[in-house]
Amino acid sequence: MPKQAGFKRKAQITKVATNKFREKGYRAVSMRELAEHVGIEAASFYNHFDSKESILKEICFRMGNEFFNTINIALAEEKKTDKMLERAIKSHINVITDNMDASAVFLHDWRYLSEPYLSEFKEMRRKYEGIFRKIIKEGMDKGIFNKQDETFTVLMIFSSLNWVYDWFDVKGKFTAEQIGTNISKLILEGIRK
Amino acid sequence: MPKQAGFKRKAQITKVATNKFREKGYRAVSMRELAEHVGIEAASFYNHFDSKESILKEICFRMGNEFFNTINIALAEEKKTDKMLERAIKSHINVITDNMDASAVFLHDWRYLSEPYLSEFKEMRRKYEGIFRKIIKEGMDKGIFNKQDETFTVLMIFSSLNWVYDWFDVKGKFTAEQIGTNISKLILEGIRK
DNA sequence: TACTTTTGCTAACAAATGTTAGTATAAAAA
DNA sequence: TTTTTATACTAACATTTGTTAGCAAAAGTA
Repeated sequence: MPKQAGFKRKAQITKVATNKFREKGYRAVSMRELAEHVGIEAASFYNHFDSKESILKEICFRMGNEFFNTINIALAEEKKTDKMLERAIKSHINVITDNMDASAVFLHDWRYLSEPYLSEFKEMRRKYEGIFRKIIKEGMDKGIFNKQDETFTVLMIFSSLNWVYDWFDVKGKFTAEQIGTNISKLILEGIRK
Repeated sequence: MPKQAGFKRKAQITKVATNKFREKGYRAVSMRELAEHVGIEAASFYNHFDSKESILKEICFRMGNEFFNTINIALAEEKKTDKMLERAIKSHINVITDNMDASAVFLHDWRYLSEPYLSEFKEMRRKYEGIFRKIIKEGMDKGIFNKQDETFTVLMIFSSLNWVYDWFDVKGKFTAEQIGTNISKLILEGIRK
């Protein structure tokens, strides 16, 4: 079958791959399995992507950009430190809940990238974490957050955010907005009354 | 080479496998690669294990038991709800920091178990989470914890605990004990002053 | 000592892997 | 219309995969 007008094979491949990678893990998904779900032969992928890894690459870096873009918008024009943290947290959670499959791939399968993309990816992530670190540090310096090792606090925050993809249920009782609000509150106030 | 007295091949295999699985992920580690690190041929594994999966099985279920045993000891004779939560958290973190590689495998690679072990594993994990859920619920009922969906709170707590293996550095500036204390405090009190 | 068990080896297997070569045809551009 | 480009196909490739068969020798047991 030849080109079909009005539908983008490449986007479809990325979507299917994202879904399958999330479901089984990058290494456990074969090109032939992917092909079957897309509705083409495995060899036909190579008209759209250089390699299996380049599909992964696209998913990981697209998500990276998504996290950056969203948080930049969220933080613009907000000056109060605690509000900034809240916005950053909500932004992060929104990106995850809006891209559940891709988030899982982003968080798990990046390690199968080869150099130099692996280093590039890590650097990107480091920068993103830096946004949070800066807010936390500012809050501690101003005395509105408890003084603690800031790296520790940032890691702890990411830890609690980065499993959202694992248990957030789109049809469940919470909206992404509520999840964001609740997690922000838990992080800021703790669970003790 | 024949049997060598005084050293346990099976234990060595488990150890090497745990380390490699953690490093690269279960699916990305081949029997031949494992063999090279153990110092035997790939075929020789089958004198000690039925299959590659049975190595994974052993790691996952041994860790499961470890979590249960440790938390049971930690909770014995403690009656105050908030102290119980603190102890549960510290217990969980101690198991992770004492078994960094195995924890990563336990948390990531369990999904490559096949039935019926997959279901058995999930059930085990569900029971373990139930211990935390019960404490949280008790605390909410007594009014010492903020009222919230308890499943949500439990997931959030696990989320922040289960990434410890990813960033805890044995030689770093914090001991496992300090990590436990800090995380407990963050969960209970939040970061805001 | 003689016998059994354990643990290792080499060789090979069938299946699955990512990928390339060569070709055909529909869509797009000229 | 003719030409070019994009996208699909079939067939095959070289590796790598987990695993088995058959055999040898050390360790354990009698």
